[in-house]
Amino acid sequence: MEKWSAATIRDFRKTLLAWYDDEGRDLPWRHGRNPYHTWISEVMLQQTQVNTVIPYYQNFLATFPTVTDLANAEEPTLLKAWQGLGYYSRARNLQRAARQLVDDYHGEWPRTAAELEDLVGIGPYTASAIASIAFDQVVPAVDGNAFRVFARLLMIDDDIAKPKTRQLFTEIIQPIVDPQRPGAFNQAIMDLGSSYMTAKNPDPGHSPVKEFDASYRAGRVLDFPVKTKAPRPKSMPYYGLVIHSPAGYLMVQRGAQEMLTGYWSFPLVLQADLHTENPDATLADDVAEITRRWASDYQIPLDLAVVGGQPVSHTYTHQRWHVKLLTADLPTVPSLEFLPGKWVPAAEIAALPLPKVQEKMMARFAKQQDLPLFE
DNA sequence: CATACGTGGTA
DNA sequence: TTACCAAGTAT
Repeated sequence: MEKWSAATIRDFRKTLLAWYDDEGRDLPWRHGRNPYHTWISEVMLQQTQVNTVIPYYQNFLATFPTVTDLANAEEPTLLKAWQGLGYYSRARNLQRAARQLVDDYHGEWPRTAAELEDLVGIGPYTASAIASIAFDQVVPAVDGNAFRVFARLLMIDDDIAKPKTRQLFTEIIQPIVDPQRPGAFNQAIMDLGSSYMTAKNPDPGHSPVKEFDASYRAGRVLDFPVKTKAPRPKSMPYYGLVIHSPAGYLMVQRGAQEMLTGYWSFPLVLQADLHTENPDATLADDVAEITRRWASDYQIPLDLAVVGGQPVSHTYTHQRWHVKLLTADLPTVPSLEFLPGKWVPAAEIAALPLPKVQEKMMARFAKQQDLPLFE
């Protein structure tokens, strides 16, 4: 691993910031220095690419212009504004933190990374990003870009998948951050990481800091950073129930203890929950069991038919869902006294906050039934 | 510390 | 299709 002298550090800052001033990206959240704007952009950018974020950022600020607007927002409005961005707890945590700011901080922003971390949804990276960009605190914002850039520049071979490694990088980068322009320094590293120093197709030979790049000199750019691979997603067979009555389609809201919390979908039944004692159950067995349960648990009689085609598949970071659609068309409207759902006319479904898998189920159902889409 | 948590893009 | 990547955090 490389060590830089004080002179090298000064030289690096100068080279990096000159490039950033000349070639840094003009992004919507880089206009002005509003901590609310920085905060929203940083949370949206967690595990999400810039091009995806831009339209969401514009719409979000138009919908919730201030911390107070966000604190007072209706949850469905909030979830709808976040629909499609993923990692939906970010949206709910954003509102919780907005309420912390209003209630506990009386709208006065904490200005240091250590204090910002007390806000829910703000971890070490986001706290440092806000503190440096909005309040000029001299701290490194250690995200995936910083890991990748400095792992290569200094040939650091610690595994960045290990939580402990963050501390090492923070200590290494801290003395390199430009004390005059910490926010610009951190954003310059991000721009470097998403241009000349990408994970898969880097162009280190044209990087503005190639003279400082030990991995490039060694011809080993792609050996850094070191990162252990994630396990493959677990396969999860589901049944998706498309239940229609004269009042519309039956929709249920995802609960606080499950993923996609607060979003709406057709009722989903995990195949593994049906026959814990019979791993050899057939499709007919599963349909019979679902019918039995809906009659006894919800007092709703179903005459289920199998919807043709391959199961709807949807992959998450840790799960791969395969959803077989079943449908029932009821002649009258059953009471939902025993089931936490609601009947929604086809044309009104799209107004609900919906996860991607629900959009896929609707598209598949419409196609198989030769229906117009749910709009 | 390891795992849960979404979606879209690329090879 | 599979695998992996993209400005991480909470538990």
